[in-house]
Amino acid sequence: MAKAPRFNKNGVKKGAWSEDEDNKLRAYIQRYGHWNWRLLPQFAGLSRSGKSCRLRWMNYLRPNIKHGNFTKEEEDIIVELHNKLGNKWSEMAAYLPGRSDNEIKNRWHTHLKKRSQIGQTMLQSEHVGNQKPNHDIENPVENSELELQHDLEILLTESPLSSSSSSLSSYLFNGSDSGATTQVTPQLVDYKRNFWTEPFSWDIDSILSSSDDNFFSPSNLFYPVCSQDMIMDEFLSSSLDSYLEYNDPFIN
DNA sequence: AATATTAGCAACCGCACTGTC
DNA sequence: CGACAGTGCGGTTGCTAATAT
Repeated sequence: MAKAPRFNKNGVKKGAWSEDEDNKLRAYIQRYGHWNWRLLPQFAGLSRSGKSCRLRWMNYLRPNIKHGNFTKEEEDIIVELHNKLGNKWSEMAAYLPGRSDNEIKNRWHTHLKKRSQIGQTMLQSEHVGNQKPNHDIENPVENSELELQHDLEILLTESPLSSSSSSLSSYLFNGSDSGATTQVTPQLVDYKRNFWTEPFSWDIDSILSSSDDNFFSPSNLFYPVCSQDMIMDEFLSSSLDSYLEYNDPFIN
């Protein structure tokens, strides 16, 4: 499916990534982070452009990334978000943890665009049912957030999996599972703004010095709740595995 | 069975934005 | 303030697998 591997005149490899290249990139970033994408390939021992490395990491190798098998809820959210945001794939990705902007974009073009067009046609022939809350007209940005939340809540509540979905909705917007309030909290806003753009690295010093036992809890990074011990285990096993299995990228 | 067409998706490309000097 | 480098985003390409003829 991917493009066939080839080299350009500068000796930079293009096309599909091999397993060995994936391993090198993953091992390097897990050990050192991505401090400079342009220089990273040299240090990681890869004949790739920094851009290509970044794309591969963001779309495929990043921890917690999901592939394929979009759920009905995810597809509904994408359709709803597209109605609100247009082709803002990266913003949409912020609402779907584990999904890359590229994957959402592909899903839209291959599956959901047609479905949405059909839905729009049907909607035009019936009166709008769920009236939106009357938000502050002076604050269009906040209104947009609130309307989006409202639409998602309706959408998720009507879903066959509504119990878990509404929890997700309230979790997204309140940072908790209570679902009692409808206020957009800073967690979501910060999460939306920073999740994909902040450099990822296993900052072991921060993990060790943190007094928060749920260092990667949703209130911090919106990662699944897990303890320091779990993080340490994951870090140590992945680093050790990478080191032993793929060897040191500096040596190779 | 062979060929043509379509669907799905990984990866590339070009542009825009931001920060630094 | 302008030039440059680094990064991110959205559109597009091209390869492969699945399906149709």
